[in-house]
Amino acid sequence: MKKGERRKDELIRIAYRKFLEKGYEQTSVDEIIEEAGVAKGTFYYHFPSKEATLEAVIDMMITEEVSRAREAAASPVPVPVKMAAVIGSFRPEREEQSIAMAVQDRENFRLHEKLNKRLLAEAVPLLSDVVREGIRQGIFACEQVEERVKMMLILSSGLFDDGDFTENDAAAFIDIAEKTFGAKPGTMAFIRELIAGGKKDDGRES
Amino acid sequence: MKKGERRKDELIRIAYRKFLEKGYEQTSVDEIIEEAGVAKGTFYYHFPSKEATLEAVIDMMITEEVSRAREAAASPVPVPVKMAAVIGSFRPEREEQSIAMAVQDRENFRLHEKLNKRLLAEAVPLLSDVVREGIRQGIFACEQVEERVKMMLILSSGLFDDGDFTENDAAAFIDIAEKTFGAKPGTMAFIRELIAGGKKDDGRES
DNA sequence: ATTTTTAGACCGTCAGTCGGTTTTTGATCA
DNA sequence: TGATCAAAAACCGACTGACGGTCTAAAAAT
Repeated sequence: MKKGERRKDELIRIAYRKFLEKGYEQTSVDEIIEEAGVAKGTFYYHFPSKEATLEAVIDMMITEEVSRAREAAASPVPVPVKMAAVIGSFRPEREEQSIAMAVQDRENFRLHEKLNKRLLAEAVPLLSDVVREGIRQGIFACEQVEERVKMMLILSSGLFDDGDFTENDAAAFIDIAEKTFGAKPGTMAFIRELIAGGKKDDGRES
Repeated sequence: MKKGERRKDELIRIAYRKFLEKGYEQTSVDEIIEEAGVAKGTFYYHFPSKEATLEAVIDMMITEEVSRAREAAASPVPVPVKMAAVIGSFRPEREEQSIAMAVQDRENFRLHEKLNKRLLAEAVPLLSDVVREGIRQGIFACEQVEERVKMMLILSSGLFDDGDFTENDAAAFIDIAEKTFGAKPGTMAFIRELIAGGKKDDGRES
């Protein structure tokens, strides 16, 4: 890896952490370069704008997640398990995400929105293939597969991304997901574990 | 109405138009006060921050829509018609919305997100009552009414807000909505007209 | 020698502040 | 009733500090 690329990567990594910790708007270019021990010019040598840094950060996150998801999609396991694995791949690493991002999430419009859009674009085709596999096996039965996958992803992000949801939310969502794909009741109970995994800690004990 | 209130209202109206035309971030306080013919200090006499102006703009939009929706919810028409009317109430006026807002919508994260959140909070209880009425009449059959209403609203905004969707999207959404509320197929075909009404004009003729 | 990379002073813009001025209000008294 | 006046409300605009982004020139790498 060339020296320049290392620098750029370092800047992206620092920006990534700051954006999650304090939010995109609240992180100044000056903070990033100070932590990198680099001058303004260096930053703007590598990136045309601050916004471009956000794109690069999102690219980095997505790339990682997509490759994990692809592996999951290729593994020879039952379809519902595979769905869970693919969806589960599309989450930032735990230690960085849940603590840091959750705090500032409400104001992190840009990151959240852009990330979601990219995630959707990448995840829909992958998951659609899994659903079609399920249809061939008689587990699912529906038309408009891609559209339905997209809808369930939109729904899950809108419902669960902020980690604030009830048991009723989960129950209704699972029911809707099963009916959406024409699955038998209980087929998609695995969703409960997935969303529970991203649930926000409310700070209380036990 | 007192003098101060008139000023404040004027500022809100100007901000409203600018925010829709150019987006929240791209509208500077200086532009607003210049158009209002008012000094910086006057602006900050009425609002603690620029963000507060956005809240006020959203309040103004919401208040209007909620009162229209309440009327619709109280009218003695068949349940599906009533649902369409209530949902239809939650849309900014045509002439201002579709042309202006659509252009800059992509970058209007804040306005869009905050508006949606408020809309959701106001619309869910109203629509839930209509759905319960439908359940009593045997048109719908489901539990977790509020949760399901919330989900359908999240879904519709995620899918249709940008005015970019296909016939397949509409078909799948209608199917999902019917199954979500346990309605007979065809019951919710009225949705097609609702979303078509908000469809973005692509500029081509005929 | 030439290209790549770095430095950091500098620029325009923007949200927000501050001390002071004008206008409105409403209570008091001739 | 109408004049007076002090307090409160509304308004003004120069100023500040922070920010994203630019630029020129030097240092480092090739």
